[in-house]
Amino acid sequence: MANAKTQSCSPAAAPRRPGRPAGRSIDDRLVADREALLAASERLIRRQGPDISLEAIAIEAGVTKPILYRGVGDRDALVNALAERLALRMADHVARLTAAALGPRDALRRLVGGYLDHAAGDRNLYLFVTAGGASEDRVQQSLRLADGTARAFAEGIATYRTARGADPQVATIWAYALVGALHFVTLWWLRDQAIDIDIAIDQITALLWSGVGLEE
Amino acid sequence: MANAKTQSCSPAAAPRRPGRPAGRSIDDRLVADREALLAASERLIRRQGPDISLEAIAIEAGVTKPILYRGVGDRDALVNALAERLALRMADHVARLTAAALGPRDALRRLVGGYLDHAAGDRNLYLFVTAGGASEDRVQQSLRLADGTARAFAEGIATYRTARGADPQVATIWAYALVGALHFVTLWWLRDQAIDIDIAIDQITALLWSGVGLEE
DNA sequence: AGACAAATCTACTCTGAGTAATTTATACGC
DNA sequence: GCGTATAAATTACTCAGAGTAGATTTGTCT
Repeated sequence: MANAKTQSCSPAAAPRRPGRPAGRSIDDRLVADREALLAASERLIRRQGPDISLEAIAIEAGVTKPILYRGVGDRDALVNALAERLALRMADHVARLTAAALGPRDALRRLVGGYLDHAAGDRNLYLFVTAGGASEDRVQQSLRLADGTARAFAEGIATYRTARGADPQVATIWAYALVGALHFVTLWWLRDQAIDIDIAIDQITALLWSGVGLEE
Repeated sequence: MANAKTQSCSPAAAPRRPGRPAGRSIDDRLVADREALLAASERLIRRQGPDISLEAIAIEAGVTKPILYRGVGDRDALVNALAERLALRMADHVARLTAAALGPRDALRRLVGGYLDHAAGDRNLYLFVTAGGASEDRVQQSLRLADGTARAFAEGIATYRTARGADPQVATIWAYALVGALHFVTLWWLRDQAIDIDIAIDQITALLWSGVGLEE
């Protein structure tokens, strides 16, 4: 640390002096920078957990706080951006799984399992994105990830129901209910791990497929 | 304000001078104080919304911050306490509704409607308790209200299934799934209000009762 | 009466979000 | 080529809120 100050022009992690850097103008690099910033955020969150300051993220990305703010916006915007990315990955993951399903019930089971697996496997990022930050809009804050995944689920539901002559109007609200159920079961399982995950998947699949009703 | 300083012994909102107050020792009043503090918290949250500082709550309660901390603990403890109270009220509300149900499906419908009604009617407190604060434990933070309501729901599910010879082991996990579905639908409805609430209740009841499956 | 303990308020520290002020390099007009 | 305006970075700041230590007053016991 005493040394780092002296060799002020070392190539790697030398703390830049203030002032305009040598090189091209910014416009060419903004989008690439943003990508790098988001990637660094994910890296640090995975390593250190969901309680993370923007300053720490900036350091991880090798930039300073104002650069981070220019690239991704405030904390809320960061959570939104990461939520969108995670939603895409989860939807993709689930879509790949369900594509090989043997039928609609098996597709649902794969969906449930895929969601739980992915969330548990990327636990820190999942928690950052679902329970993250203190937005002004508490509702939006809670639905950040849900909006992305619910959209994907709603499509599947609408297709399924349309193909069988059922009313597809319920698709959106059902999708939110589905995501909510999966989310809370995920959290509950992450915390308690009270039962084997495959059993949990079976039980949730049974609920979502057939409902709680036992008659009629 | 200039006046308030002079008449230091006014009965109402006179800013106390420091020092031990005249009166009994603290032990006799701790529980009553705690009740008053929690009530003041709910009052202020209902009036001002879920983004609230502990200092503001202390002022609303007519005490200072250290007293608030002594009475209810830190911010996390406050959210937990309010979550527990709200869960009790909601469970009570729902229980009263379902007691008059015509059958299990009607009971479910009343449960769904009661949950949505209560949450929407106490919107600010509901948001404070479900999306509140930055706990160290993000999982626990998200499940605070859920733990209370899910316990109540699980009992109902277990009873219902046992009475019909079905396995009651699924009660707990199903209860969390149920609460999650209701929670996300509540948030979605609070934000978008895209459809009439009675239609939403019907659609969610249909999903939870019969599931998404259309065959077999 | 005097010393100690209890209960309270004031005033502080600390952390993190977000922004303003400062510093350095490029670009363009003459 | 030189001087000024502008762009792009860093440093250093403000601000708010959580949580706590220290100052201050009153009750209690010898």
